[in-house]
Amino acid sequence: MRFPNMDFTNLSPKDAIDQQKTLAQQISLIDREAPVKCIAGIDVGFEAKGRITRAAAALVMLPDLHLIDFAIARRPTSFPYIPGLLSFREIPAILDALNNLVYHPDLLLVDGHGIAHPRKFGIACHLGLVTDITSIGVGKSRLVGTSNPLTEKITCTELAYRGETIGQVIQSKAGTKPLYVSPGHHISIEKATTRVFESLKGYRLPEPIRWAHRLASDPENILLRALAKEPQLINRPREHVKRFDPSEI
DNA sequence: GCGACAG
DNA sequence: ATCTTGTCGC
Repeated sequence: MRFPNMDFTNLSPKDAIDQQKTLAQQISLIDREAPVKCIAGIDVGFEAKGRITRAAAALVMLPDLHLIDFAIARRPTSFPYIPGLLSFREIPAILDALNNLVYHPDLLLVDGHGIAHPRKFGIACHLGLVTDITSIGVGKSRLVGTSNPLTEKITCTELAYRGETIGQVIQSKAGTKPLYVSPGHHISIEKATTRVFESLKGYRLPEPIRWAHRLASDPENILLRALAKEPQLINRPREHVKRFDPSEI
């Protein structure tokens, strides 16, 4: 599948907020019946003092969560970091990365929030809507909402905002900071939490996101080159390894 | 007006 | 997010 190329260079923060308000109405929290086998982890990192945005997509297969495909993409950073407008900064590069994948994911696990957002339209919602792939937001810290403290017995609790439940706060691993799970698109809060729990493998972050995180924050392409040599990985993204050429700007 | 504020 | 070595704790 081919995902659209996007660019928010000339979009003002005000217009970005207007778009979120409009697009948020198209988000569905109804679970899709389609079976989920391939889960893609999505994350973004930065190079050259933030001038270059580097997105990574790592695809794992259930139920073993083994890596089967991956891709990265780099492009000039074209939107500032503004809390609440993260998707406009990271989505363009993410779509490039998704276009470099060999397989089509059934589900997207995004590093960042879904509806646990001021306008219920975090990056997971935006990405899910643009790709029409079921998506879940997995935040490492809180953007909005309140919740009761987690304990040894309580490993999951509601995240509330403006009188409604917008997600769940979960203890993905003992002794670590909790994770904030919220629906992106085509999934309920309950199912989203279940999906995140079944994507864990002993670490704080879900396996798909762990891989994506390592690939996105690997400026020297150490891991990338190592993976390119793995015969188990059918995908050989050699062309994806080439460094971004500044002269192409 | 004063804080809070994903990555 | 990124810049960065050692270091406190399970």
